[in-house]
Amino acid sequence: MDATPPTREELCPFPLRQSIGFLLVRTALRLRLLGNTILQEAGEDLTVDQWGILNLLWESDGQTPVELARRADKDKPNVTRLLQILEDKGYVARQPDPKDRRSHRILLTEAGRAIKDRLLELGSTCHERACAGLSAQEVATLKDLLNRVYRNVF
Amino acid sequence: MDATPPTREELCPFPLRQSIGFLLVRTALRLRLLGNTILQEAGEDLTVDQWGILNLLWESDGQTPVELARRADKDKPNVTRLLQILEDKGYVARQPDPKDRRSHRILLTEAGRAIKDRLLELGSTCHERACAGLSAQEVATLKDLLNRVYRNVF
DNA sequence: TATTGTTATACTCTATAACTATA
DNA sequence: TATAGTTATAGAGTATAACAATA
Repeated sequence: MDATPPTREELCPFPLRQSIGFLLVRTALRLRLLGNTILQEAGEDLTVDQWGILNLLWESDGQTPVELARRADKDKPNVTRLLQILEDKGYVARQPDPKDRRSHRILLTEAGRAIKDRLLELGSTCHERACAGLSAQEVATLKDLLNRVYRNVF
Repeated sequence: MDATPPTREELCPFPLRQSIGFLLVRTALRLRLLGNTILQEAGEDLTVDQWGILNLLWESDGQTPVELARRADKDKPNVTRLLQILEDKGYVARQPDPKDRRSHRILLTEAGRAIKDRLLELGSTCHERACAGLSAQEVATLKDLLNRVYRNVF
């Protein structure tokens, strides 16, 4: 007779806390929270998602909402909402596209350009905090694995 | 004179789409979406977060909300809400703890036990889809790196 | 017909604080 | 004083659908 009680593994052969999904989601949430906390403690009235849109514009000013949505991996309503917030805060302005009257160019204002260096610095702070103790090679490996999983689930 | 126009890297030395935060968050969101889609297409009226709570109970029935919150990495109000949903759906029941009248034990109902095998199978489906093309070693590496980043940002 | 951008709606999860009952 | 659990509130993000204007 086998009177051994079942182990946790036998009771649940797919344990939540060892699953990629759990580890991925909880880390992403904490990292987003850290980013928002860093922004808040620096006195910036911005979320990480708003920061992301500005980041794309610092790299290339004058993109359309559709381009921004594609590069930020967000849907159109989300980008519309974020741009509305950024416009209200005075960091971006909409300019009608003379060639295609459906379309708009999103342009940084002077204020939007002025905060660039400060906010990039906060981004680096967040990155260094998150990747502390990881070698450059390990960071590259993590990025590669995340990209491969992303392509699998896209 | 140097008339070379500035490169994107010079314009924005911290590009969003190469940052760990961006790659992590977008992958986590897509994976969560895939999980919810798999559950929905299988006809299960559950979200991945609700699935996660059930998973913890399949491993060890009769935990308190505080234990579940700690193991699911959620705060108390979140767990209360998820347990309310699961109770409404008939998968769990609350039992007062005779030793500590503040506390409750969360117990699986017959229905909650009955869906275990089916839902674990869906979990495996999601995992295999996400990790397709990754070796067991690579999956282990990804988990290790995620855990190290998590501890950095916790 | 397809695309751009917006609006509306509903849902999930998160964070914070405050409250009760009990220890 | 501290803990267990709940409730309330506010906020962010996502998905879907639908719409008007334009191509």
